[in-house]
Amino acid sequence: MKFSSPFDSALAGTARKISLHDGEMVFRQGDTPFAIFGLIAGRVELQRHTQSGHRVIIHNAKPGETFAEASLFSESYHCDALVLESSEIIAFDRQLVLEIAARNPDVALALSQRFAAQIQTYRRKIELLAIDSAQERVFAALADGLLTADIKTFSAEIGLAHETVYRVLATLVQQGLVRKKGRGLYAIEIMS
Amino acid sequence: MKFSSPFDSALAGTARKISLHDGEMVFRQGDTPFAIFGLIAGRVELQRHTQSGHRVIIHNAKPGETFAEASLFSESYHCDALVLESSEIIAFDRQLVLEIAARNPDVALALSQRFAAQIQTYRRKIELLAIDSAQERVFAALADGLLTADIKTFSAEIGLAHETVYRVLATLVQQGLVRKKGRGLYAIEIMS
DNA sequence: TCAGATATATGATTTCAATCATATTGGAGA
DNA sequence: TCTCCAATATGATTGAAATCATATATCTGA
Repeated sequence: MKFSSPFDSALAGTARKISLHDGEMVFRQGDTPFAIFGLIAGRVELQRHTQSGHRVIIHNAKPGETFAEASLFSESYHCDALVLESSEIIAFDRQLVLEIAARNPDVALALSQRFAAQIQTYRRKIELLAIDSAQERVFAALADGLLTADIKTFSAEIGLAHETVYRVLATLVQQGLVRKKGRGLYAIEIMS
Repeated sequence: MKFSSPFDSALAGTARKISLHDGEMVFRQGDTPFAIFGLIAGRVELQRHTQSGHRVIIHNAKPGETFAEASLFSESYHCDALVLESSEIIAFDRQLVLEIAARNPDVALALSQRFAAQIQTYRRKIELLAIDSAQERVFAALADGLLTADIKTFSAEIGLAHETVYRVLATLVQQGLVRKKGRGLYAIEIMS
């Protein structure tokens, strides 16, 4: 598994490989940041807990992605990182990354670029969550490729009850807007 | 009005001042990015339009803030920037900023830091939008200091109908959780 | 192969926010 | 000062998603 620049080149020396199993935490909300991460294999869910105990999925990291980069500049991790499938993870030492970035503008700019990309992703997600109609929201989320794990995860990620999502998916299939490719597998029907 | 580093020092040479009136656009979704911006005075709303025509407020820029930094690395602006009160805006030339950042790691890192801060803000917003109960959502949004303009803007920003927000605010006041400080002015009642 | 657990799926009911309607207030401008 | 307009505010109704319930399918591990 390769990560895009600068994670494969300039930061290679800061990397340490860790393996974690289903249910383990890479870090917890509130922990002091010690590293930023790249996921080689498995699945890691980034989640926050509201005061009322409600769980919110911030992001669902898939192989090839990096996560928690923003903690480079913060005093604590702002979410939990929960391993959902046994995962291979690369940890890039926070302090070393900062030092390298401070000496190397290319690295710093590359980091900026990653941040910028993440910002666009979050904006898109905010836009998604603002869609009132469950029907439209599910369809838009499908189009955005957010259904990568199971339906319940998908539901939590887009802020709908899973029963609602099952129902909406059935309706969308019936309307011919979505094709059911198997148990829990749905794909947008290409418009012609 | 000062912006934090690096906007007051290293990037000063890239700046150009523009004045826009209520209703004018700084840029539109889809435009090719030519600058990133700092708001000196006034108010600028960053909004996106969904395919179904629904308007989503991504952010509400207030004096002292910068906006559209993420467009440094993108091919187009991803939202509209609508001026809501006659505003004084500094435009930092995109190409010049990129060139300076490429030579100066401090500038690049400072940009990263801004991005990281924005990411935290968006995460918090996603968490906010995931709160189902209008009551809790309004309260959390108040606590986050999102009620800076009028109630209708506030309502749109947190994804609720303004009637709902007026009602919830009245209830919160009645419950003693929120104090009404005037027409359209509410403050969290400090817990003792 | 079987048992238990969990995801998928759908039915029935409830709840609560959106919507539609209608005042009322306050501010901007003539 | 008066008029107009938009923000604020609240009432009535509707509608859609959440919730609760239950059943089935699939996977895991014993």
